[in-house]
Amino acid sequence: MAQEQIRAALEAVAVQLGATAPVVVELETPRDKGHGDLSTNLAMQLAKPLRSAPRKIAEQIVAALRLGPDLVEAVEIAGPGFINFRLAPGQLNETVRTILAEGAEYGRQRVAQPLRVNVEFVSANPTGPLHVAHGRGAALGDCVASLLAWLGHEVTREFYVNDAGVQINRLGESLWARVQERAGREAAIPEQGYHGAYLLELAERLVGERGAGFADQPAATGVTACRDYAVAALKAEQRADLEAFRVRFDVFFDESRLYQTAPAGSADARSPIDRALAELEGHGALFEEEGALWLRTTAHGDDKDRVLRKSDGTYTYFLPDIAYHQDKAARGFDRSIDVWGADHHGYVPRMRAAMLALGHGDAFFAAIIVQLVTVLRGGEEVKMSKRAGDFITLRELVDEVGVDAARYFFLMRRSESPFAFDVDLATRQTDENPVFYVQMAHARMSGIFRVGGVDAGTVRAEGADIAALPEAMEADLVKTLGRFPLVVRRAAEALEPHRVTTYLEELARAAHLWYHHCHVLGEPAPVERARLALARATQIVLANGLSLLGLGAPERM
RNA sequence: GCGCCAGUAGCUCAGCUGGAUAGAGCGGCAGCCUUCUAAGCUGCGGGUCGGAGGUUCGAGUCCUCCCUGGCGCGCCA
Repeated sequence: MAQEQIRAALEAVAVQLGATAPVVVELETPRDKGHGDLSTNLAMQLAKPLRSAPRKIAEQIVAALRLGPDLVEAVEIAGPGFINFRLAPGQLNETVRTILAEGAEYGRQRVAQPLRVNVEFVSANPTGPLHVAHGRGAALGDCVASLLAWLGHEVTREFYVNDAGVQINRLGESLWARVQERAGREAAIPEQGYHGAYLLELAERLVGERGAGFADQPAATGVTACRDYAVAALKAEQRADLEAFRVRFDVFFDESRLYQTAPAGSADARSPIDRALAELEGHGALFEEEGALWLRTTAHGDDKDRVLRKSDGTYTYFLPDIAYHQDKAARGFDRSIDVWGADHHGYVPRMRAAMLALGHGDAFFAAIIVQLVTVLRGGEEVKMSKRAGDFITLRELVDEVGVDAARYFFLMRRSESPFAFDVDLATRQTDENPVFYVQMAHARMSGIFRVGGVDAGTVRAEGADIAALPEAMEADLVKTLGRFPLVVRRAAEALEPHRVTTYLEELARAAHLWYHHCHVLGEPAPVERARLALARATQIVLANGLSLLGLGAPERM
């Protein structure tokens, strides 16, 4: 790629001028087309270390640069010391040739050091159906995982199941209460229990399967049976909903595993919890006070130290969480990226502190915080209350707007921004709806091949002179296409899928513009040939971008 | 009271990890269909980047303080 060649040349010249060896050359595409195709602020960066004026350094750099005329057409110094490069027209052909040659692989790359990355997301308690906020986390986690995979990292999608603890018992008690109600007895849903209508349905099913006598057993065994039944049923339902949302997990990790010891004869029979405690002890991170066992998280930036084992001898939820992350490290992951809801953001500092206390590097743990989702229908916010079991489920949303629109909408905003999901907009089949706008651009490219009777897969760049095409917007389109790999890389590094949707909308705009002004079929042979190649390249990049987001690329709409 | 996130055009939001004259969509106004999808395209208006200081060649972006909104601050999960 032209960019890498220029970067390498600049690095060499910088060292030659006396810059200390590892020079990081920033090369960006300027906003203003008048500033060329690529631009670097290198001279300004070197002004201080070299104790010289930026423009003077820029002149020295330009004088020493040796770039072939087939690569760069012009080099200019501008403003306070920018060096602007205008690429040779032949580079347009090079870009299209690369896209057509790589096809569905275009945009995928191979980082120098691939890592094993665990992306943990959704991780909803099996105490109810998934709701819209889970959908946002699901789309986001899935796409972050895809982005990292596109860079060449080895990615595992993981769902942590809180199948132990107080909430699960309350679920069992809640279902048992519904079963009792059904049998005509007085029964109350426990304090902080689950009131949703879905437990009524579960009670119906449970009694149907086990017989009317089920309600007559002692409460102790009844609650246990209800608990196991509800957890199994809700887990299955959640997985089915995710599957319908095109999210597939590699691993469902049960919290209960953390309490289990290894089979006799294992090298280390301790449970993950006990092992984590021992490791924290080994790092000198624990202390006892007032009968409780504490982790000194303040040593790593937390506000206050945190209790791991209460004075009554039971563990806080924090310890299994630490053990879980330690288990990820033990399974060989270099990074753990956790997608959490906004209501958990307060736990980020303590988890980071725990990981640092265990000797992990700063890069091991990262949390992506997903802000709240509200739903707009008819311009009005739909009221939701999780406590009352009154909320819009992911399933309902997907049924209403479709998988493509739901995924796209969840991905198109930065995760830290609160998001109002406008279901009317998502179902609208007009240009106001960005997902239709982008998919339509792909359908239009496909339409050219369909109408022309051309098999898109057979289009080749060889002999197609894109650089000779008459309209300026054609070169702009190619340059936009050429930015795709960089967009993927930046989005992956920042863990921000919305950069891809923003880019796709920009690309779609360029594609619609071009489609409208530049006719393909029936043009003079050289023009038709070049434009078929350009349409094919555009179709490929749109399809790759949509596929990265987990969306379909329709041939017609 | 403390912490985290947000505050950019009438509305919804981008802004490439500090770059050049802050962008897009929608809405508003004015245009464009014998041509591969008008589900589209073109043009015009529209801004004290919440406020005040600071850092430097250069700040929407980094630091400090303040204002507004959301979320969170337990030996609960």
